[in-house]
Amino acid sequence: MNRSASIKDVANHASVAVGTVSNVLNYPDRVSQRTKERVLRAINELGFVRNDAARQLRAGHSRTIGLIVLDVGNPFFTSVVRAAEDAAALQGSAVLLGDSGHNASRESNYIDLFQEQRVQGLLISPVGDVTDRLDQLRERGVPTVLVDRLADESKYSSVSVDDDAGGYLAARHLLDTGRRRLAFVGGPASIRQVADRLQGAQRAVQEEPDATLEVLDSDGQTVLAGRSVGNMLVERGLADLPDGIFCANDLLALGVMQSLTMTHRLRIPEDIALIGYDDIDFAVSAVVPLSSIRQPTEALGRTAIELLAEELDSNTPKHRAVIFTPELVVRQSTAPAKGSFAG
Amino acid sequence: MNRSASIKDVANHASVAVGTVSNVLNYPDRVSQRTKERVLRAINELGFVRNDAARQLRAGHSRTIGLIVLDVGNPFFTSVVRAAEDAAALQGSAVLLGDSGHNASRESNYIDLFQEQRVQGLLISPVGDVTDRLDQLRERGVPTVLVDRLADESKYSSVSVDDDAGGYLAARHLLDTGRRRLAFVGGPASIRQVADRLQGAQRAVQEEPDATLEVLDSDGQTVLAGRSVGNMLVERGLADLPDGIFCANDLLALGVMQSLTMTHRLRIPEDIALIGYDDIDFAVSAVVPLSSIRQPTEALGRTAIELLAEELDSNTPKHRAVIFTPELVVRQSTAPAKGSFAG
DNA sequence: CCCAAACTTTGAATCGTTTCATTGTTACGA
DNA sequence: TCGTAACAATGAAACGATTCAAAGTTTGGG
Repeated sequence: MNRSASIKDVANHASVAVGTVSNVLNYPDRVSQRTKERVLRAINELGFVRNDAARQLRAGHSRTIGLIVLDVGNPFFTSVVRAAEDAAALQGSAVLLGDSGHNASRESNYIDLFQEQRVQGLLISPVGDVTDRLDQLRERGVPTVLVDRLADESKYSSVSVDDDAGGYLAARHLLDTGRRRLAFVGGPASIRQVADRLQGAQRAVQEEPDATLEVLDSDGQTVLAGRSVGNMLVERGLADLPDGIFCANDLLALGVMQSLTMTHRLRIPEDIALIGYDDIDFAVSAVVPLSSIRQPTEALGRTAIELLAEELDSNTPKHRAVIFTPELVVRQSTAPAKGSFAG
Repeated sequence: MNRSASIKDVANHASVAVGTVSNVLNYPDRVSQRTKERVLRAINELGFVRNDAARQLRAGHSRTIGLIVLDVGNPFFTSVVRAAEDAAALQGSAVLLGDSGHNASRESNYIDLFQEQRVQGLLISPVGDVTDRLDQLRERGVPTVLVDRLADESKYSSVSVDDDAGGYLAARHLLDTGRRRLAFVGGPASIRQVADRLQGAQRAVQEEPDATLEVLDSDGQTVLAGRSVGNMLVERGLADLPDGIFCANDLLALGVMQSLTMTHRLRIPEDIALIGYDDIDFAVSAVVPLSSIRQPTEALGRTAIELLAEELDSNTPKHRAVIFTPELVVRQSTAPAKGSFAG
């Protein structure tokens, strides 16, 4: 329960001034070898650890960056977080992580907390309408970078992924491997991501005169929802089946796969090709390894930190919106139908 | 880029003393209604936000708790973290989260960081041998609670889950539903959790004179590892199959399920019953919904915070080791074999 | 109208670090 | 030996909040 040693204790113990101890810690070159050794010995003997609160107070700001995500349990964000932490560590900052859980009031609490902590900047995947709060922060010199959301470049920097391009990639791949009767399976079209992926897919299909794209609405984005879409498809009649299915996420795709292969004895990829989105861990270990679209989550996290650093360095209020293109991951579930390879 | 308002600015703006502003914030009852209103108006007009570094410096400690986990991507820890955050919020503390990623040096960095932040206490799932560091922290009045690891009660409090009991539960359930030729599938026996779960299973099997338990080593704890164990089993001969399989985690179980049902056309639960461990999200949406053992992660997180609070309140160095018992979750994969229900 | 008790308000001191103008020391060429 | 440039060390001031003894004000009984 002893109060821990302060820089003053170290100074006394080493018979030097406090300023010298501070110099040993921050500008070792300004201090003579002899003195440095004496001070370091004292630090060790007393087990001195810097008090960050005092540093911060003096500096006027912390060396932390706030990061608020929608759901830490979601592998997409987990990966973004990890990349952001690593990138921040490289430039000597730590990341304070907040999980809003899609809840506007939790989000608001975290903004309050981070503001009290005087974070250098904020990365956020917003839930509610926080533009007022963010504007206010910006006025006080706390820049914000939006994550996984495209922002008005005149106001914020942002990093996001081009879902339209992802949708195009997926559909184009089905077409390239010889499929022509495509289906898109996606949750409520009101979700921007879903709508964009569909739009990209439509763009690809329009490039092939003989190709069609049917849209199947799913009830959510879960394995179970995918399974019921699969069942519905088969019950409708085998003659009427698509030969390539693109699901708006991997969980849906896994559900469709379960339904088609287990319950209905269809073969993937021979009878129907299947591709998902997100490339979750389970995609590779599905019964038939699932092709998917991988989002560059590491690049998102890293770039978000870099954009923030740019804003901190320059004093001109210049923002950038960086948009990443996702990547096609080919696995067995979309292997070419024999003899009809169009590549 | 304006320096943000300080309590002194607020005091000037409201024409009161700084102490009064502080009282408005911390002891509103001590201040008259009129003054309070004036101060609150000033706070609003200036957009004043408390500087936490200054509070902390004065208080001598922060209102944060450090939490270091082995892997935030692991749903087990994600859930523990969330529960800990909620419990901490209730008592007015925030949680600083660190992900060691099973890496001793990252772990050590986080301990350093948290020490500089003067966290009130530390919750940790240790990777390396950190007992020296933790002892040192304790001497300085920073208590530690070990998470998911049983600790010497004379030194630390801890929260953990009884894996032996979990293994017993799983095996007992297979026996109760009429199975007698059991198999245990588990990664390297050097992992404590695996060894304990096996031991519990053996205990259950010994209660039934006519039951046997065979141990199958798996190469890791993944879906793929499970699949190859499944293949191996079948190739060995159908006559020689177990009628109940207990896997040391759900991923293994899902792999075994894939192998048995897809590749070898065996029926679960009719031909073989299957139970996993951890109750991950995927267990419920497997082709055959998977029975499993659920660990009380919320209770772990909440209790860890409570134990820490106990240590902070009392000044006597009294520790407690709380051990939770996991819970059986019955799904279709272990439905009773017809006519042989032993219940 | 006075006095004491209860209630408000004040502002200097404090927490631990960094900064920086000042002072002290050393080395070396003239 | 002196002067000065380069290098080292010093310690008071500042950061912003909280605390608390002291001073100021109000209230109500006598």
